[in-house]
Amino acid sequence: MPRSFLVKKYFSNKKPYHRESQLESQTAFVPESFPRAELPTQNNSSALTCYPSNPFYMDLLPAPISPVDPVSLPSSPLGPLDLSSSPSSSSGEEEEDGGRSSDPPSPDVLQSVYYCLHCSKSYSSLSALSHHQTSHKQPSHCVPLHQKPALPTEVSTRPAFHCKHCPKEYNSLGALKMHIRSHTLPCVCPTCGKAFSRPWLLRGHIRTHTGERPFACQHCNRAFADRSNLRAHLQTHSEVKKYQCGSCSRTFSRMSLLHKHNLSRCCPAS
DNA sequence: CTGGGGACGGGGCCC
DNA sequence: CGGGCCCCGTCCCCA
Repeated sequence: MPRSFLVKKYFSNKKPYHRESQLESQTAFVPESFPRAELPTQNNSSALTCYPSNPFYMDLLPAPISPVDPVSLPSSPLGPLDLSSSPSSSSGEEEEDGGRSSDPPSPDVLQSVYYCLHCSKSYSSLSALSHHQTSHKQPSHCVPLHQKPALPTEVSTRPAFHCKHCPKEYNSLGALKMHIRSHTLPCVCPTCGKAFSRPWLLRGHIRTHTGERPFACQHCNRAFADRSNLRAHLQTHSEVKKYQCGSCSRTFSRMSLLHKHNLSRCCPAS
């Protein structure tokens, strides 16, 4: 049984889904060009075997950080103190760059005073500063005084890691690595040769071959191979469904149905 | 045309 | 840091 099924909140302010770019990456890398002659065969008992094509991982070097251009930064009169306005600010990831963006210390500043970019407090030791930082619940934003930026707005919010295969940018190496898997598609189905970015995607795909349906509906006899599909199915049991038309208050089990509804007769503007 | 199922992808979080 | 998992979402197809 699923452990934490449908327990989270439903909010739909996520970023729009860019299907086109996905299709682009898919068609660029997949199955048609897969060397089927070299596919693992039945004697390979592991259906989940992945075949990493690691040369792409050589591309994971972080992009060089150019000097911060304050003009390109989001204008924030409050500077780094404005924590509430941008909870997902990527400035916390700046420690990823390992100080790449820091200037060499000025020779006339020999003392090590550590400065918090959030609240401007200064500390004589890094440990004291670290302790202080816990109050901000943010990774290290604080720099020694000799690296103190001239303007508080110079906290970089730029992603530092660029994908070599597409224009996407990420502010952590892990996120970039995860993304690059969608280009390299290292997990290959031994049955049909279709390639996937992650092992659990392959696992789900393999269920389409085996017919396994581990996600059962508790309201009816249906079962599903995919948890998302069960979630959508459960909406059909609900009287008030998740997606509601703004005009006629009709509810739908799926966003796509609501879109269709909007595109048809009802409330074309909503 | 509408509702629903199937298949799949991405980001985020946790371990 | 990487793997596994979860949730959210889309597109396609069919009844």
